[in-house]
Amino acid sequence: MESVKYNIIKGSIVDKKPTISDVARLAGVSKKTVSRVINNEPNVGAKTLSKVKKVIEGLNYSPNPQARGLAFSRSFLLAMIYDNPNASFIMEAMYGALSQCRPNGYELVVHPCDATQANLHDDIISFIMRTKIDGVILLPPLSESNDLIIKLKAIKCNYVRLVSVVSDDIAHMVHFNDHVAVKDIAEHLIALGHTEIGFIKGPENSISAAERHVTFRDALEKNAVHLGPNRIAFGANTFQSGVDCAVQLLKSENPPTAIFASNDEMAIGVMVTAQKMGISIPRDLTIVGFDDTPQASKVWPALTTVNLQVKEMGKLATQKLLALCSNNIELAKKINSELVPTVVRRDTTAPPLILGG
Amino acid sequence: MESVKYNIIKGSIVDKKPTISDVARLAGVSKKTVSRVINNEPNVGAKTLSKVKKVIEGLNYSPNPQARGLAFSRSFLLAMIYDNPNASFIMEAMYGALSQCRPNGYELVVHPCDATQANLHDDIISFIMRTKIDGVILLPPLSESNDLIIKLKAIKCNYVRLVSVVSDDIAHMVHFNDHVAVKDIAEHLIALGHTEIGFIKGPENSISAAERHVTFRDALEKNAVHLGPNRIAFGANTFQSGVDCAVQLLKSENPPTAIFASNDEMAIGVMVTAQKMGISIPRDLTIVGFDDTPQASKVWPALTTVNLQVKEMGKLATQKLLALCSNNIELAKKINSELVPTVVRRDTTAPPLILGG
DNA sequence: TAATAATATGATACCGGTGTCAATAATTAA
DNA sequence: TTAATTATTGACACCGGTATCATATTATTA
Repeated sequence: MESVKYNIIKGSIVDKKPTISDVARLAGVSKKTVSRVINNEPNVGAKTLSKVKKVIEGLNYSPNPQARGLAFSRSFLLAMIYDNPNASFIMEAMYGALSQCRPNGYELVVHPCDATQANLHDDIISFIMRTKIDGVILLPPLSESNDLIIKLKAIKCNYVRLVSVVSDDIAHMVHFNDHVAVKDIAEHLIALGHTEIGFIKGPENSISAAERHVTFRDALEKNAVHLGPNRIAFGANTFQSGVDCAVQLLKSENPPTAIFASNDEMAIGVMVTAQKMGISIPRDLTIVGFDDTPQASKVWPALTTVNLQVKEMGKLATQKLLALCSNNIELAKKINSELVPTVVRRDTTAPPLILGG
Repeated sequence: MESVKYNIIKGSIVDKKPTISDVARLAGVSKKTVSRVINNEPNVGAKTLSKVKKVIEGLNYSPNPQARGLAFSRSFLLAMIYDNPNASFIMEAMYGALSQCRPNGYELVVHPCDATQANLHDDIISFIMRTKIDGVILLPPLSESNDLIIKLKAIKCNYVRLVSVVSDDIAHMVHFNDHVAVKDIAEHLIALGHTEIGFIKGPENSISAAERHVTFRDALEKNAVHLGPNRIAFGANTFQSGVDCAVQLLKSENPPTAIFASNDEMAIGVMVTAQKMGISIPRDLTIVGFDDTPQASKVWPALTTVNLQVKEMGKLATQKLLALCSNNIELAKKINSELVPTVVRRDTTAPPLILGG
């Protein structure tokens, strides 16, 4: 009948990918029994099991994902959906996610989208329905939208969000507790002796930006340092907005001796601006970022910042998502959903030049 | 019979995704006729066509990709395969690729891999066979491996490579002509008056690194500037290797007044090192990078570098790949396969301090 | 107008898996 | 030892599309 030389790995000619029928025939069993073996179903005799496994091995057989998907009404595809412009954050999350996808027979589809687009959420929903994606991982800031979550629930789509604020059932969420990190930063700055401290807030519509602001303000307040309105600049998480905010803060009447920017991009914008103005870092100005992007260690001086463990988050989120895809909600709940970011002290923090007064 | 309230977009209840049979029944035609409409096949009556289209529209129907894939023996999936650590390069290429995938009903799967892994190529092949990916886009440096290409051809997998050296049929390749760019840089440095020029080469096993080296050397030679062995450092495209190479070049007996690094990461490593050593940029040292990563404009001073138009490359590669997937090799050949990178002059280049002597 | 060709449509098998349920084999209980 | 269970296995329909080929319709030609 048909040739059986399928195995390319071992160097022979490629003929055609073997099907379940080929395996069944060669093992002398029915397709269904092979299917049982593939899916680790119970009630397969020991002899049959080993025989089928041997044939699968010999043929280098792997089931056709389209056929399997059709029968199971699944796609074995997960999607990573994001509107975050920060390449390294996304790549890290992807690596973490892929580490879990591969061993479980899932593939990862990328779906960047434009946050400014009008019917963004409906487009995402239609993407999921069209492709029959089994589950999605939502990256911030998109993950903060409850409107989108409602729509995902309406179509019964499995999802896990990466967020900085507890905002959902723990089965559907991995969050980085930036309260702790932001408090650490505040205390670090105060320990160094800073009292004139500036803050660059993230985008207006971001929940986490607001959270960071409140946490930072309160932590300073607890140490009798006041974060006045002239010490707060409003950024957009971009390099350019960091530049603009730096100009605003540093050219003010009473410039701060330390600035905490809500992300690294803006912090680097501050650094560049300060250096252009002849301000030496960290001698004249202490700067702290947030995210620990690769650039943070590749600027001079190296930026003190906060590491979010994004890769680990991607990994945990995917573990949860795969559990949800198997309807194992209990397992999804059991998987750790809180990561504590850590302050990475590098070379942009130092005591203020003039202590006391 | 079944309910017909499928349309979630318009706000109604989700019941179940409509199938081709639903459309057929409601339009009063056979499944096959609906299939004809979906696939833009000829020989469908005008009346039938509009009727079917209307039902599809009304039901918000989209075909099940798994079923379609099974019947067509396709997956409607493309993969982007890379072992490049540079996040922004990959993301740019992805954006370009996605701009073509979406309108054509394809999705993009990410497949990073570890270049140091022993059976890397076989793993890639097995990944493609397992998932039935329709075609792959190969990013450098992986794209330079002819061994992998041979294996891809053996399994008849469609592919397009992003490369810096013409190395394949133009149907399978988009290349950035860095000869021109490297020559431009050489001439730019010479025009500024530099004669003591250093070069940081890319990884040893990289074909494009070797090409850049030769092109740069020859371009200098043509202007009577010699690139001596003590002016060449061997990097690995990483920040740290840039640091190491900078130390080597700048602490040598007769340090160069200008350094051309084969990529931005290394160039930034040079910048940081120089600044640490108290060398002012560009007054004391001119630096040029290659790639125009986002960081290049976010360091101080902003880095002069070469923009590769990666997004456009991703786009063209995907157009070619989709053409190949439709067996339209002629079309794949017609699509532009050469991009000329451009030098982006920023603030790290200036004439050498002491002219003449 | 009849014969012929071209266009339009549907019936049925098939893509490669899985679910259901009945049939058979192996165990256990009586 | 036989009946009652339980474990193993396969036949067949089905998932939602597409290909093939026969049939029905319409247009063209003689």
